[in-house]
Amino acid sequence: MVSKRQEELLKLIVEDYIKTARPVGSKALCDSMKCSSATIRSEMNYLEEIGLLEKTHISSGRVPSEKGYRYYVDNIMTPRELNGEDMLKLQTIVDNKSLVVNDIILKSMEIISELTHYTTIVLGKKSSLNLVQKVEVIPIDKNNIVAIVVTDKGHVEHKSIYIPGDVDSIEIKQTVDLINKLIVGTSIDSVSEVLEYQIKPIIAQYVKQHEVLYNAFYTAFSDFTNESVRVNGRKNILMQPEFNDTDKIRDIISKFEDKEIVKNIKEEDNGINIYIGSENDFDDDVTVIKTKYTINGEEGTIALIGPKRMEYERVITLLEYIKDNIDSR
Amino acid sequence: MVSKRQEELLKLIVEDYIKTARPVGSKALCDSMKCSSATIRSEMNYLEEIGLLEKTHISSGRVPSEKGYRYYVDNIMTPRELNGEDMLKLQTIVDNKSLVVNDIILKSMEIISELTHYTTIVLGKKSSLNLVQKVEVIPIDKNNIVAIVVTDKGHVEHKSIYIPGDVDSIEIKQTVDLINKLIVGTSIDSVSEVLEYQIKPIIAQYVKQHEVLYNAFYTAFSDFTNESVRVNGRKNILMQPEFNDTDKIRDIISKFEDKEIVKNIKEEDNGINIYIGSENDFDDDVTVIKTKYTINGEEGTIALIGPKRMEYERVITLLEYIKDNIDSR
DNA sequence: TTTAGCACTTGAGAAACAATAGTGCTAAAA
DNA sequence: TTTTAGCACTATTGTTTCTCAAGTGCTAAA
Repeated sequence: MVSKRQEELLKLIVEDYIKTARPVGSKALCDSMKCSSATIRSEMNYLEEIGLLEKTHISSGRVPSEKGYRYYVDNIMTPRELNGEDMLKLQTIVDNKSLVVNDIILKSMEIISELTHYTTIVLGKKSSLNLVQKVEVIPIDKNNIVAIVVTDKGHVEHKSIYIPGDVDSIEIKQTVDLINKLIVGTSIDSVSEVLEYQIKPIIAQYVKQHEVLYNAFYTAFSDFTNESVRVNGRKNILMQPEFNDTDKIRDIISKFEDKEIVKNIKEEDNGINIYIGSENDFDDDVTVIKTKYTINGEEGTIALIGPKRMEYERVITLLEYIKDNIDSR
Repeated sequence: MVSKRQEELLKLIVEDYIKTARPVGSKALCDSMKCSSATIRSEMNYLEEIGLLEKTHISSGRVPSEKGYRYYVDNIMTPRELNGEDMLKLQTIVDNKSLVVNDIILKSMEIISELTHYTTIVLGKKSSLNLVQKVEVIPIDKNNIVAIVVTDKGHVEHKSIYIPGDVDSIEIKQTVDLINKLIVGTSIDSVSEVLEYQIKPIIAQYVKQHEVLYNAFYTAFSDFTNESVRVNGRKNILMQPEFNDTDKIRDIISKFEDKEIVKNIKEEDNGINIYIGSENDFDDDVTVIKTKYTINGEEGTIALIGPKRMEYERVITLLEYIKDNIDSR
């Protein structure tokens, strides 16, 4: 069991460590705890025994353990009001009615990265909820056309397609008409199947250059389902004292490049979730906070990556503010 | 004046240093130079006097100076044939006829970054050569429309536009018709002027919510002229031994984030240009190699950033290969 | 239960030292 | 005149040793 006083002590240690990044000694807390350093030491000892605190070496001050942060996040911290300055900066984005939600998310996370000095990620994915509403083809010149696909949710994707010189423009028109007839209303996830099993056999019969045309459209559509990744403020996390080591920095920058890893941060749960240290797949020295959003049939994840020694209360408040705003649109 | 033998010596030193990243001593070159270390030392001395070599400290081996690299690049190195493996990897991209040039550039530079372990940048800019060919509006629901703009060169830009609830859909239609009538054929750079000075006054007369509509379209079109930046392999440059220092790493990663700096690498000259150390605005410890491309009215810059100690011959050959391919399209 | 006092531990930084890799110079050899 | 061998000299790098400061754990008294 953890007493009230021990909780208070843990709170002070976590918050001091968040500020200073230095192990916290018993003397420094005498004032706040209104008791002697010896008393604090014995309480610290207990908190260490039950795994909430750690020492960096035998005679160092204490540092919160992963479990300690977890306890702090789950039981001690209380999300506050949005602080005035943070509020101000975000409001101008969030309240800008002429911005599309998608841009609001991108911009907001950019701002949050600046405000907090942590790294933020926006991971967007065109969801299968989107149904193809219209395919349009605009000829550019003899060998190039632009194909535009619009979904019922307002997503647009376009793709320039190179058509070798010996394809008849009438055949292109025919193919597009066919695509439009068969593909409208299909979920974007199944477009490639429809293309392969319904459209390919038909054009194979009456279009001479069917191979070429099929390939061109196939690559165009497969691009459509691509995920988008945006990382803001890579440098911020490097500035943290825990990354005062070239190898660690190299490691984390590599992780940001590795598309797989970044995509792995996709959140499935709907709340704001906190993954401390080994709880995330990213790096044992960081905390990742993520939440999922769904808007206009596009679903995605916004995430914030900072040191475990993170300003949890502030960050949570910021993310909640954004999330509420997105959801209420 | 630099004698034949001194040039040979400089070549050996540069190439050895490129490989090993360690100052080159006189003994190590006896074999290749077929003379004693003392002779080499006196030649090194001369090369140092005229500023082509440097010492890191009084009793260290020699390192090429900035001027030394410049001399090497201008007078000594000879671009080679593309090496087999490099060739193979690039060809599959470059020869893929169904890829658009733009994607070929992006992909190629990604590959080059992997092959060389340097960082590459692709900077694209929609050029004023593009004329608006068609504006299309697709209604999504009561409050959202998607506007699509296609240029004669095949560029497509789309933008979701939020329309407040109290705007009449007929008024939207009227506005779009007007835009289409007045804006087609305009260069994309002047679209915003046409919008402001020709279209705004007209809709102000007969469209009730003209302010709202105007603003929506204005922001949509202004996005159209945005530049795009793509950076590949940030981590690569960090792995170089010259970046064995946290502050240096932090500095260069910050530079990659700073949009201004990255945009500053835009190249105006048409050739393949080499900026060694202080010759570039990026960082004194790196060399930036850039070249401009223009394709379908879009102009841009491809750049490669590596240590000054760079495999110049190989890199130049690679970039020339890409450039030739783009230009001959 | 709390506190004062003290012995003890560790990391970080400074100083001292040796080993190494290289130079510059001089005088002899080619 | 050019090249080379030999030698004294000098930073750098890594290692060891030492001291200092910060903080702990334990014990005995309040």
